[in-house]
Amino acid sequence: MEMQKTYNPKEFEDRIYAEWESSGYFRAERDPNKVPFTIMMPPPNITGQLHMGHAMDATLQDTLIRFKRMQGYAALWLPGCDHASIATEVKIVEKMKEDGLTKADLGRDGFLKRAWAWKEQYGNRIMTQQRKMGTSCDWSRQAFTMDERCSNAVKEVFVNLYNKGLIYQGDRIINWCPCCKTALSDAEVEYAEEAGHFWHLRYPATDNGAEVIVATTRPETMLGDTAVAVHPDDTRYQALVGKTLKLPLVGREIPVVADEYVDPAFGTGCVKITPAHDPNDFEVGARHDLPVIRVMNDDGSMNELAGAYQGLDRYEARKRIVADLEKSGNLVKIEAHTHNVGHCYRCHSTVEPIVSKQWFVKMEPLAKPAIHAVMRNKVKFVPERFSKTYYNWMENVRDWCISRQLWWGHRIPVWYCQDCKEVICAKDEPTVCPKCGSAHLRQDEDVLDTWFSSALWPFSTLGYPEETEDYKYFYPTDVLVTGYDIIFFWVARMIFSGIEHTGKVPFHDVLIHGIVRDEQGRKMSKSLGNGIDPLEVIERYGADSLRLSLLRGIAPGNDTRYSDTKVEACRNFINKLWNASRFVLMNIGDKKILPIEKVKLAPADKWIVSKLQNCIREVTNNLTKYELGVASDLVTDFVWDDFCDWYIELSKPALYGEDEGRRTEALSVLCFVLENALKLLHPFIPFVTEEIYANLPNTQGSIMTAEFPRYNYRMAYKKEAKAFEGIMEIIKAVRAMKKDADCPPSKKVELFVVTENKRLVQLNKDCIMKLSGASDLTLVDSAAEVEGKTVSAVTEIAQIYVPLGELVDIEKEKARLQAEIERIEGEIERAEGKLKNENFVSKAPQKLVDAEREKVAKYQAMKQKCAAQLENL
RNA sequence: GGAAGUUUAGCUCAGCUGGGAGAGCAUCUGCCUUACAAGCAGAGGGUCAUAGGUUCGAACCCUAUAACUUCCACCA
Repeated sequence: MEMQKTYNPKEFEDRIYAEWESSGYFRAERDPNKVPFTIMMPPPNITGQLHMGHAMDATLQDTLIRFKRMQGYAALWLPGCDHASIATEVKIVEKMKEDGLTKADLGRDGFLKRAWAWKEQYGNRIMTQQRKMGTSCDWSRQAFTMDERCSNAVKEVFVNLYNKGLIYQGDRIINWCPCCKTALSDAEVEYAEEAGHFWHLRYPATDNGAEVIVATTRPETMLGDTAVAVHPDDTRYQALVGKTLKLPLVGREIPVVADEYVDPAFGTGCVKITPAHDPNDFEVGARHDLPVIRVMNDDGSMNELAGAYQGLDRYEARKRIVADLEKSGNLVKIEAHTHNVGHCYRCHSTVEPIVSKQWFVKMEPLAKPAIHAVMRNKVKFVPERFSKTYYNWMENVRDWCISRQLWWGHRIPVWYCQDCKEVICAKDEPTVCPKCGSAHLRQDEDVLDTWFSSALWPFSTLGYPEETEDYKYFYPTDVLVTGYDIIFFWVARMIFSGIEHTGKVPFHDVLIHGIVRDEQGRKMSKSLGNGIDPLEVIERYGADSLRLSLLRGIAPGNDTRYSDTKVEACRNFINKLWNASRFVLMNIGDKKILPIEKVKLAPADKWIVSKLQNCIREVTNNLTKYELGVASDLVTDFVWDDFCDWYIELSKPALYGEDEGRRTEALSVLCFVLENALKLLHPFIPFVTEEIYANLPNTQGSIMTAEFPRYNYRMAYKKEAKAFEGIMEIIKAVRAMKKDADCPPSKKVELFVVTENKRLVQLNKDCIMKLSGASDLTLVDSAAEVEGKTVSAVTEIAQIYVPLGELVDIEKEKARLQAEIERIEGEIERAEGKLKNENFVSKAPQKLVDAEREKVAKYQAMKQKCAAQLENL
């Protein structure tokens, strides 16, 4: 097949993906002779569209899974979607609003019907988009958090936790979103600094005319005040403790209580206590047995207990209450005050702490083993520092509020007997009450927090609680790849859930990556409108370029910036690879190629083969350590610098020469190195490597199924490679000399070389001439044999003389040599300085000391030669 | 209030267990050298935030300081 002159990913990416998918290569087979390697894809929301975060996730995981698959593991990358309870419901409700419909209009069943239709419509969109990235996941195992399998696991887990007493129902302070009208977990609240006010209110005592001043940021909650608290040691208020106050506007008598919670140094030292609307007050209230008066409705309006303010929205009520307090003389002052306000992570409304009856997971017994698992390295965070983030959260975690007043999600598997009030928790819907036999049962209206099901993802997708073959073979999984932003939401919860329900950690490593920012370093966000669409980038540059740009130079856990320039640079690299391949293939034509073991290797061949071995070893090591940034840099540098810029040029004399045997050898080496380079690159840039691989002679099947290159010490050729670098030094020296003398590169020059390595130079004569632009190369014993004006250079193994006639400027030459001598003297001084340091000689490793000694000898020899040449001028 | 991260070339960032500072982009110079101008060759450019310390030796380890960023907590 003819390769185009320029790399054009559009011509093959979609075609290749389709071929892969239909070939079944993505499908993981349980093979008793193989070691499993499993990655669970963090399930994107069904409502989601592919964004740069997904692109990063996908690239990292796909690179790892392809690497492992090529290494011979039974590699499973399991994809799927999350029903995203609250996020999806919010979107559906928005959409319904456009049609003039509300949830109430449709009713629960009608709404769910709509939701499933939505899921059918959009649920696969993001999975289709994922394919554009080249993701090699096992679509045959694709899961959904609300499919039968996952739902079964959710019910199993809920019932188990309930029976163990780890799930309970209770009236507690929770975060309430008045907009979504549901409870939220602590993790689902985002705090932001806001400019607000501090209202100082006067509460008079009932009898003796005394009064206290309290301050609040939410004056409307005063309607629910049931006490004022002071610190027990606060002498100012000791006389008041036990007395009562008359709550303004309401007229209720409320006690003054003493509680350690109050900080006497803050404000007036008096705190109004509203147990129903503040978590701390709730605690104080519990300690003092205070009534809990909830004055707000679920939608954020004031309820019947708010008296005259009933029906008003919370902010309207606030205004009115402040005004009324002012009128009655109970408003002392208003201060400007910035404070942190909690917002719903989905709709960004201000959340209200409200007392409410909800379901909770008791965290302490679950957190303990989860902390130990990380401490004992059963789960390792990469980079390690994220384990601190994890500990910090796990050690202080409060009970997890898991019930949501939504319809889209896993319905809580609890039924209430309408007759005897029995609470029945069961996987399957009971027909009659086991206690009284009544058939009047009503299921709990609420659904579960969406993260409750995601927490089970690593095993629910494999069939848990059934001991399926997949579960037995692939679980626990190996590495979880995700961003640091969902460590609490998801990673931590998977760890404790895995341990609790399967007795095993759900994965061994957690690779944390940073977020992809925009060119100016800002977070990509809808509101800023600075998001970059990966699909659009793929459209312009191809998926391989995008993938590579997301990998090059990244470090685990660190953020990175997207830039077109970077993608372009990667596209250019791929174009380079493309053309290098084209060069190799054009030269091979239909000629025979020898297996590498049969090739008599020339010095340059040994050099590139040696470099390749080194590259194989380093890339493998770094991929194994999850250093994908380093690994991708190593392999691209190898291909561009070593292979393209050096070896391809070095191969040309042989390719274009008369010696047919030599030509075959060079072609064989080119082909061998290219094939290995493609395999090394395949996990990073799968499409283009597949496309080229198909054109290579002696390859069959997909590169996906090829074996990842293995380091072969027999091909290390360390000494030979080192020796060949002496030849490269000569070439570089000649190029620099010509440049210095303003000699055009195209102008061929004659070279005269003095060296003790005559054999090596002679052997590589053609290469030196070709790469340095020389017409001839003569070995001489001394400069005296060279006629005419020359420029000269000294390398470690040779002195080189180039007669350039009129182009030679004696003064410039002298200056150049003088500068070179000075540079060398500097080197000598440095090395000698080290060696003069007795501590260095005695304490540093012998190898380093010897190396310094060798340097001194080497540079002194070079200095002498330079000096001699300067003398000649 | 607590914790973490960042600070390296003009810009964006690598630099893994301490042993002579790297890449890409940008800049300068010269080249359309039969794979590639999405290219080739050559070059310039850095008291590795600051101040101490440990060490024969520090971008790297320790201690302070500064600036920026993020997460957690939430004194009403």
